[in-house]
Amino acid sequence: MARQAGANGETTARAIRQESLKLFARHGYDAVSMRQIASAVGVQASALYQYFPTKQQILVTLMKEHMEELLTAYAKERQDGEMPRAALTRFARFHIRHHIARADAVFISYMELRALEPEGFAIVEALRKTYEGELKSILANGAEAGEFRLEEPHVAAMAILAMLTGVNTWYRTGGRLSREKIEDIYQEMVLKSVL
Amino acid sequence: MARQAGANGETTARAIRQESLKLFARHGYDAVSMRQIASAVGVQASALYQYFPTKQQILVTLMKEHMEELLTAYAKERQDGEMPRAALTRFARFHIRHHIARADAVFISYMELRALEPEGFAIVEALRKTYEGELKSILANGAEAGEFRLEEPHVAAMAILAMLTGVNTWYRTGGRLSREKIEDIYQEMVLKSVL
DNA sequence: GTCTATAAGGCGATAGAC
DNA sequence: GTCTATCGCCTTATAGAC
Repeated sequence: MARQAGANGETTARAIRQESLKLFARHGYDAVSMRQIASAVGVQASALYQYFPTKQQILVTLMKEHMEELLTAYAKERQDGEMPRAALTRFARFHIRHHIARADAVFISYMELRALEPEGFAIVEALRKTYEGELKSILANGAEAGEFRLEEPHVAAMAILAMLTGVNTWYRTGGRLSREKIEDIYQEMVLKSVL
Repeated sequence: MARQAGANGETTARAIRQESLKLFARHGYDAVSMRQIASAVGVQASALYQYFPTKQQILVTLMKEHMEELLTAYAKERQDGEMPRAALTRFARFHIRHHIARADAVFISYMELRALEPEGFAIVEALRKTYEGELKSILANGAEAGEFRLEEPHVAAMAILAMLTGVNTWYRTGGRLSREKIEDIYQEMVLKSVL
């Protein structure tokens, strides 16, 4: 997939993001070399350094943008003032829908946390905690209102997030079950688990 | 941690397993070199090849032994003829208890599947499917007996396993909640999710 | 914006001494 | 059972030409 003669920087920059995402997801950050990324993009390895100062910075950028997109998308989805059950149902369906559409980015964001150097880790971790906080506040509100039966909102939130995100370990596009059916099943299990 | 003068092969073999487990869990298989493992054990890199023919074989051995230990432990735990709710409760408590006591091995077994070459992958995958099958059959029996309300035993099994295994992402020994309390919370959420 | 060439060093694995 | 020394290759990153 060699670059076109008239290729410009913007095209190359986007290609680097795209191919790195695919390669990191498939082989892992440490197993992928700058030469492999360059080859997938269609340039020499040295050309990558026009766009990212280090390999680490490619990873940080991918993870940071993934988390920011998640937070932006949920901010649009959320309906303030909704009752706890409706809010939890909406969260579960949103999480499944958003995550199965971004399998590579989700995979990287969970698996490559340990490959982040301290600076990048702090940034990504803060964004992740913000998202977890959205679910925790739904659960705490529901418990306080007597709608949910749970003693530990933090544990319940971690359990629910793990259950929902786990869909990506087995879901494949074009499988037997539709995306909506899968949302139905998970949303129902999540809601029942806290009633 | 240099080897003692009187060290024998058995001691070294065990040390290689132990130190590889810690290093792979902390940094990832690809990020760890044979020299690092050797240094942690207290020998030169070339000495490792007396015990494992390749770095890949160290990984395969660790993952295979982890899965076999899991299946053996569950076979001892299981009570044949138990009612579905009791069996599911027992499974959930067992899974939590077994997994939080083996954080490094569990982490490696989920994160480094992609680092396995086809031969090792097939072995480990078969063991993993056997364990998944134990939970699936509890759920299918419960659904058939009218004790559980679920349409898709496979999806429910994957959702429950993801929820339970997720405990390892936040649990730390000596935290605020006891292991028993955590088992209580997860067991209850799991059971409610399929009622 | 991309190339070729290269620096400086780490990698897995092996040979042969003790 | 472990060592030193080494092979051949790959790595991230940079210098300088076009």
